[in-house]
Amino acid sequence: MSNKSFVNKSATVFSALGDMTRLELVSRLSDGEQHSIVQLADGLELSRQGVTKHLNVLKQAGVVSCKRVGRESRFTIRTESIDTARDYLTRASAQWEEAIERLRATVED
Amino acid sequence: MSNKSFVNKSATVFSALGDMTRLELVSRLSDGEQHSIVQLADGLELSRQGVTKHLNVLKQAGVVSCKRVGRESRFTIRTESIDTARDYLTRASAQWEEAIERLRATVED
DNA sequence: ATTATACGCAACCAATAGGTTGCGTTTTAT
DNA sequence: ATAAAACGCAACCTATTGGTTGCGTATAAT
Repeated sequence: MSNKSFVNKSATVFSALGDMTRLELVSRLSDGEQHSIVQLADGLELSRQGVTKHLNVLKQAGVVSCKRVGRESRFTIRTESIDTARDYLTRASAQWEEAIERLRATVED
Repeated sequence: MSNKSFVNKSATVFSALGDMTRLELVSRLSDGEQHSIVQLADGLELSRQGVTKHLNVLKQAGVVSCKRVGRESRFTIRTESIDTARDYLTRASAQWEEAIERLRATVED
């Protein structure tokens, strides 16, 4: 994966996670099971359509996937995207650590 | 830290990182050194004020800090916030792994 | 002393995001 | 056969975002 598309994808995932409601949805989906929209909407102070919109944002970012079963739309979390985002942060952190180390070495010269 | 404020803070950081321009800025700041606004703006197809706005978003989210030196505003990356966000993803991932394991166990019963 | 640099503040604008409501369709339950 | 549940689509609205420009001020360079 090119660095540009890596950054791009990461930004999309971060953006998708950058909302309390969507983080709550991700949390509810973190049990690894499939959930319908009404299930996910239950307890949220938000209309079903509001929840649907958020789920579509997550889907667009690749954070969740969705399949229709009967009259239900069942959503599942997709870990790959989450891992991609975490990798980004890990890389950034590592880069920073290296830099600190280099700076320290310079000072001690 | 309560779970609610943890989620809240995470969402804020994710939101701050959810923009290509800001990710680029974070990347430039990942050398661990201080950078002025003009330095950071160099090469970006964006006005200085545009960059300033983005930096303020990052600052608000705790991703960077800023101190005035002479006529310059020098920005530095703050790893704590990045680590908080990464922790969130790690937790989510772990929770998911556990769930999968549980589901597998159930199936094999 | 004058000029150039680096910045902050504020007004402004278009586009997007987050949310709603209304309505139609398919699937399930009675 | 009817009714209810679960959804998608689309219109609509307001607040926020990402971006601009203009202008003023403090610091640094000449």
